[in-house]
Amino acid sequence: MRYLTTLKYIDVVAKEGSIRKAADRLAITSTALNRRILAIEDEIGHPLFERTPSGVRLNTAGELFVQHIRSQMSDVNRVLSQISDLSGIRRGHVSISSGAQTISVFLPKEIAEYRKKHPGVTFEVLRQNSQAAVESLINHDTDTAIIFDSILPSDIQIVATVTQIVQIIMAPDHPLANEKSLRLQDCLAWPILMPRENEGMRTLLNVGQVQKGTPLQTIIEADSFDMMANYLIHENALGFQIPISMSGQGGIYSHLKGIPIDQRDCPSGLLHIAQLKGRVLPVAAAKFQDQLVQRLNNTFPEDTR
Amino acid sequence: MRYLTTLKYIDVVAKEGSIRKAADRLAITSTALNRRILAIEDEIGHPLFERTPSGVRLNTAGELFVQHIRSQMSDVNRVLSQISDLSGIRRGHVSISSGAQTISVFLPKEIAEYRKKHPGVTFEVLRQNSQAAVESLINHDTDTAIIFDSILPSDIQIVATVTQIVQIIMAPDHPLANEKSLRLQDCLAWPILMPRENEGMRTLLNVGQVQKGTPLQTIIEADSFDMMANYLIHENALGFQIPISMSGQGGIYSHLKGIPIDQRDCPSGLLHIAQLKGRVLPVAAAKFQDQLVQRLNNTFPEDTR
DNA sequence: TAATGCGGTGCATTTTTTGCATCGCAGAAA
DNA sequence: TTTCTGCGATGCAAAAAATGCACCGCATTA
Repeated sequence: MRYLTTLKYIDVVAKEGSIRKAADRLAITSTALNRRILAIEDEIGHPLFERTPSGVRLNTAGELFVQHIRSQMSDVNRVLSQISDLSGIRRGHVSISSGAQTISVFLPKEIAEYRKKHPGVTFEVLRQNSQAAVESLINHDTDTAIIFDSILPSDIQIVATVTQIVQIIMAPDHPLANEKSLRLQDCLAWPILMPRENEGMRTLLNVGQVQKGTPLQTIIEADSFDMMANYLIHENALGFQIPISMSGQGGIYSHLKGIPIDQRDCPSGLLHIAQLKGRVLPVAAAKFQDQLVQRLNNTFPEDTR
Repeated sequence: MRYLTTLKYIDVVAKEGSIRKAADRLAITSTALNRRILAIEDEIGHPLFERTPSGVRLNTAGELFVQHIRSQMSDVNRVLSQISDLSGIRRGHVSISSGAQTISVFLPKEIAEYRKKHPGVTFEVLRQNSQAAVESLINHDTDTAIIFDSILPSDIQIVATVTQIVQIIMAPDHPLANEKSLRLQDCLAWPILMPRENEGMRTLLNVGQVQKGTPLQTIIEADSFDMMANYLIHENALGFQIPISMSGQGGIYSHLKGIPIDQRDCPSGLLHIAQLKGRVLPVAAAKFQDQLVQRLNNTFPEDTR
């Protein structure tokens, strides 16, 4: 959209932190860009950028304005996609923030299913921790997010939530593989693969470890659940995963056994579908989010609701 | 804002229903305007207007786009006023839809009080029936609305509600002036001033009249409550009003006596403060709305909450 | 102290927008 | 029926705006 170019330019300058760099990326001269910015600042009657020797930085007014710009641009896209819909073609683009837990098995299946119905829709998937996911939602970089066990700020709207009991995963011939439920102390004798970083599942596990003082023999810490899962084929170790990651057929998890941890040792986590509060999602994104919500609610029905 | 001119133009064309008329109002040639529209239609890849021999009319895509335009423009204004706020001056503009019941006494007092605190804020008050008020909110023509006893569509958000018992008003020397409460049958002997049109208070009164079959002697129907109030000085007739209209000191109502109708004869009505759902109001409008809500809740506290 | 990289500015050039005259078309009026 | 009026669209020249180039002043860095 032509009339949004100046806004787009400002957004890029804000992100680059320098007019010259932004101009470079936008394939125009820094002069032209600089003057556009001066012009709009003049029009607003208030500077948007703070000039530093090494570039520019948004001031408070700029933050407000850029926030507004991003919301406008994503709203334009929504309207345009609605208008395209009128011509009969269902086109669109869906951008998703996802944690490591769901990105590998759950999401591909859902996206494939959605694209069977609407082949014109394209997808973009970002693997992000919860904090980055929240930022992406706020910046309109992503439309919807799947976030595991985090406290979300008030400008994020939780669309759906399901409970996920942490499972201990292992090779199917593992001595523990036939138990119905496991306590942490059962794991003391085995090497442990532990998720990295202090968030999501790791936090849940820490609660158990600290409370019970159970010194697990962690042999590998990794931020890739797939890596850990593949490792379990080669050594009789134990890993952790949540049910949603195990649900798909095919892939590494179908060769592994998952057994829930006793609730006394490790609290269960909450998996959220979330979006930016007050934002109207583009048709495609809204429909896909609906599908996710329905799938979650059907796969993990809750009695306690 | 320069970059919004095209959008503004489209909005005007949509409202005028003709490019030439719109061009006239915008003080440009129809050619220029026409080409701007063709250009943006081309960019969107879909026409926004239907061409008729007598002008142009929005098609479905156009409706979507214009709706988006209006929301964008009001959002820009909000951001700009927020930015002005940063410079220390509290400026802004508040636009209000009000029914006939509250416009005359209640609103002036509230606006005056608000302007004592923020002299930079300007106001615009539209006297509208509930349907027009809802339309104004949806079109972003007004920020907030005071609506009496109407069922509101789901895209309107009710911010506050108070109950208003309809009162019978009369000159202070009227024979009925010392009653604590009146039934409709007490009024049969007196000439009646009846609010016009089928909405708000009139609907409430109709319920009573129809249910009881009480044939009131209506001598004047008017849509101005002030006119009716002033009439009561000259003839010993009876009129109707709700408490909020009587609450101010000074003015015609302080020379009149108001006595509530018995609830068995006439249901009490609901007075709503409402805004467009999901809309973030400009600072000034939001603050003024807050003041209204607080005033209502303090003046008419409800036990049944 | 020289060099580098930043945002800002004067001026010529290019691109875009505007206005004028005019066309074709479809209802309204004669 | 024909004429007339008012509508949106278009070719072309003039006006306005945006751009690119060369260059300035300034602060940080090597």
